[in-house]
Amino acid sequence: MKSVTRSLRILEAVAQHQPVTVGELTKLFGLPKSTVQRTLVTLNEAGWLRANRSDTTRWEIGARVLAVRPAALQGSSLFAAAREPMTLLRDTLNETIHLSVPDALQCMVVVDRVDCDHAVRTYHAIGDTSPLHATATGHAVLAHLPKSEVDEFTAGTLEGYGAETITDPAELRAELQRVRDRGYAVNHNQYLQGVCAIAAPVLDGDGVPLAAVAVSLPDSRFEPGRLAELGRLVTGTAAEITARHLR
Amino acid sequence: MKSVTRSLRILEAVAQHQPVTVGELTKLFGLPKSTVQRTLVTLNEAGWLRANRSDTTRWEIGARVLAVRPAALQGSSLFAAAREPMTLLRDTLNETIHLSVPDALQCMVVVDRVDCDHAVRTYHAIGDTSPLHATATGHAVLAHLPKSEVDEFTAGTLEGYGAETITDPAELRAELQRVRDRGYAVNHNQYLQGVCAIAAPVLDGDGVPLAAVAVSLPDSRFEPGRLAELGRLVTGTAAEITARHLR
DNA sequence: CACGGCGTTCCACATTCCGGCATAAGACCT
DNA sequence: AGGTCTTATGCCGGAATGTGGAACGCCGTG
Repeated sequence: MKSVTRSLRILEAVAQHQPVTVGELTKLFGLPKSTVQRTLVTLNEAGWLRANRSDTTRWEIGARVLAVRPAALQGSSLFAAAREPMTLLRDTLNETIHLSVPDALQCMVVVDRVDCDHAVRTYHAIGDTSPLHATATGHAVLAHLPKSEVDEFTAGTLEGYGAETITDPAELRAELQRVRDRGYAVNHNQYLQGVCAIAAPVLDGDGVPLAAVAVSLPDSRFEPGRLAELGRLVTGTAAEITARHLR
Repeated sequence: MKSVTRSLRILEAVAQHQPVTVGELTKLFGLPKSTVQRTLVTLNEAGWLRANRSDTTRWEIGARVLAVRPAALQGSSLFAAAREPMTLLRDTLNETIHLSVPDALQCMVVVDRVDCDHAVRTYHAIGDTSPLHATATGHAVLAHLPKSEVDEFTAGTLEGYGAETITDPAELRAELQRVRDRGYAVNHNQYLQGVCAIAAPVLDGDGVPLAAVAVSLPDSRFEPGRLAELGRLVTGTAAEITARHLR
């Protein structure tokens, strides 16, 4: 359904660039003005957009988006299962713990967070997105997907964010094998500089990855000698969430 | 754009009934199975839905909504304009302050909240919805809409939630006139029992209501003698937000 | 005053989506 | 086990639906 897909794309673009005009969106997508215009009007009538008439008509996201809440926020089984183990892990390490889920193989989205109380700490807001190929949570998820889906993913370009980012598909596949072998993924400066993260996947009954838990901390507090210990703890937490989720 | 409108309807239905099956949705909409199925697959590919395979395929809202959510809040100029005046009002009264916007004349949606520090307090999460005809914020908005839109709204049934709910269109119109006269709306047990709220509208340059600010407090702390004072403060806060928003 | 940029509207064409039908796979009762 | 009901998924011809080029009207500018 072409028009539906495009409408949602436009909706997301409005969210990113609001308040935005028709012209800006046509340039962004390279679509005819009339098509974009019609889409905006339709989304507006449906209540998902708001027209903001000051000088020229600018479009903003409507309140409807807030009313449609993902299962993650409504106490879905996964969310509920994760809260306690995450808090426990935070108490053990006093480092920030994140729960992220894959979004249609395009990015990881942070759905929950338990903070540490250090003055210096990493910060990712709930709803923040990050690339699959350059984060620990992304690797944890990719490592447990069937080969065909990983191939499909690596078919696209792997953007680089720094010297450490893995941009070569073959190298990524090798890294994913290491992740499977030791049970957890490690990210050091692949995406955000100065941040280190260790992540393990939460799987459903069939072994399909649903999410990943990660401990993330500033470079300055990361002791390489403790990596195995951290990995064991994170893997244990992920296993506990998986177990609670299945019941 | 029929298919787009329908897709969004289905998306909203999934949000309300998740996790839901294709069959349940076809019954809900009276549409052919194949149509609903195709729509679900498309929304899934776009990342707005997730398939949850346990016994039968059940559908849930996907993580994509989380990525768009922050934009719905922070992006709007209204949000920024409201934060400080709301905090000021909370400091003055030490009661919880809410900012709500109308969603396509169907409900009010809470977009921001500043908490008081009483042990006993009212609680509405960001994203919570409530009926227009049974809340102070709803009345504040309705009172400043053109007569034609109010008529359109009252054409539907006004559901009752308790003895105090106004379910008669004529009575509602009279109440809206009182709201206009004194500048603020009052709600006492019309929707949620034991809760009292006083609200005033935020208008745009043309007098169209964009939102409403409300102070809401438990019955036990509401002193009828202070109503005029509370009303004056809430109205003042709304006026301040309106002024800041216009600049 | 003419011009250019912008948002909005119109309309004929053909692409896209609709929805009936058929198949397949479980689930549940007998 | 066998049979029946419900549910999920795939297919395909026809027609409604969405497409996008072009024209319109509005405003600020040179």
